[in-house]
Amino acid sequence: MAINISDAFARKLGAFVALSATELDVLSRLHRRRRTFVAGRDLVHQGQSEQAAYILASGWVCSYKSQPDGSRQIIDFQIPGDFLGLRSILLHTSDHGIQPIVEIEAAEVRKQDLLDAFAHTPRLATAVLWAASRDEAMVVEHLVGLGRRSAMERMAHMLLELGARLALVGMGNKTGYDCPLTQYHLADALGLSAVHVNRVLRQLREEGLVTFQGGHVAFNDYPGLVALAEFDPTYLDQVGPLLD
Amino acid sequence: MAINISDAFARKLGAFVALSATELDVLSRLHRRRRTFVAGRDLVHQGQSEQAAYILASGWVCSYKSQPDGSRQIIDFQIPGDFLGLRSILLHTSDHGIQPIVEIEAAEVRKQDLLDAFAHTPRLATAVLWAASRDEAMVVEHLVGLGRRSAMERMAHMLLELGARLALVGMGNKTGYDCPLTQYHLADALGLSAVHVNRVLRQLREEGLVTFQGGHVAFNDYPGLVALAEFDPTYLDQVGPLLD
DNA sequence: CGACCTATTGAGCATCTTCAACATTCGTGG
DNA sequence: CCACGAATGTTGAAGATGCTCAATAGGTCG
Repeated sequence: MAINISDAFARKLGAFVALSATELDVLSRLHRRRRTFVAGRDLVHQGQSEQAAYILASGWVCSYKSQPDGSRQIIDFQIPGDFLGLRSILLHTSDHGIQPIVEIEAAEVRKQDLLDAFAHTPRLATAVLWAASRDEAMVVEHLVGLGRRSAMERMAHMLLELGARLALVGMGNKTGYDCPLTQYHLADALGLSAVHVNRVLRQLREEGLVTFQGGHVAFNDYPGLVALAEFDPTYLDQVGPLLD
Repeated sequence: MAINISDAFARKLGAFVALSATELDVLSRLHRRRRTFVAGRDLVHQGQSEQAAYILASGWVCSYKSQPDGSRQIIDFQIPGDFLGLRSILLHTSDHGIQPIVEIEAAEVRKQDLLDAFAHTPRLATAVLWAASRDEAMVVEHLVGLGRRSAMERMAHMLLELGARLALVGMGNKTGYDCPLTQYHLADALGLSAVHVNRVLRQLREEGLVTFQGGHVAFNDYPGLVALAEFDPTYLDQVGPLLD
């Protein structure tokens, strides 16, 4: 049961850092305070003071920042195994909102429990900080995409990155994955209009590269897509932290 | 002398966290390994393994990521008092390059020295981590700009943000600041062509908002510029970490 | 059924890019 | 001290990319 929930997180960390039985145990104990959240209602509100962080067990979530003019920019999507709100546990306010895209299950992690876990199993602390740095690298890569890639390239890159991340937790492979995002989500993430997202998706489909339909992404020509996006997964694959 | 070098860094941290004499002393000791770097030659290379980090004492620096097609995207600019390469000290590779824009002075910080300083003065560790989180918040804000703001708004926002950051270390105020950036730097940071940067700057000048000329930024209508950019410096001004 | 959310497509338009030419500044060597 | 070249800044014109507005269709859920 607990094993089931902690699966994705442990699997992700374990892909880069060998975790001992003790560490896995501490990890699973962090998952006890399990909760369910409905789609659309924010977990963390922009500007709010927040003590708790979460480990996402199932479902998808997005972090976003709302603009005064009403538009919003999605910073990143989070998938099972991802840590939510780590920064707002270290600091004490959140500069962005966190919203479930579908109904999700997440384990609430109290600030004190996390700090205790870190104190007792330093390797775990290093692993989590490594994961946080990887998240930051993804944000940077996203920024590069918005600044220097065309709409087609951005879309291809995003679909590939999500695929690579999902593959790490056993929820996808090079043929495709299930994806609950709407075209509006993609638009808000990629800095495009929803209309243009639709056209881009059509073109990618007509060129036989990817199909995004009915909640499923199907890679029809994986190498072709990688070439179009100039997708270099180095920033995801980085070796784990030095664990002397 | 050491006081002089550590000035900007201590001043920045001190603006948010009250530092004791002991902490200031530890801080100044971190600045001993002072070095000079010429403009244009990278301090840290993209993809390189790097042990050392730096505290920038004078001059400007940019972090950037090069694309396979030759274009580059500047992630952020660093100014005196900023920490360089903190992530590459925690992990062990850098996913981006760091390049001096002018000749700079920086204090090299060895991994071990930093960890020692953190161990002896935890408040200092918290303060530095707070600074790192603030940097991340700036990257996020930059991402939002690229995704959801027009060229004019982006430019206005960037010039205002730099002004606010410089003011924190006593190098600028609401009337303006000295700025060594070329229009190419701005283009690479804002995701625009250099040509368009030139037009945008002209328009901002003609509308009496800012003047960017001869290495100097002059705010001609600060409130007007803030309104245009919808500049909300909350993400820079955040209160310091909880230092219980 | 009706309301609402999501997806789709067309037409016209704004923003920003590219290409090209030219001006200006600045450092360097003659 | 001047001449030259390189880097930076400036401007015009043409074109591409992506946006807005608008209309329509399918799907889901109460």
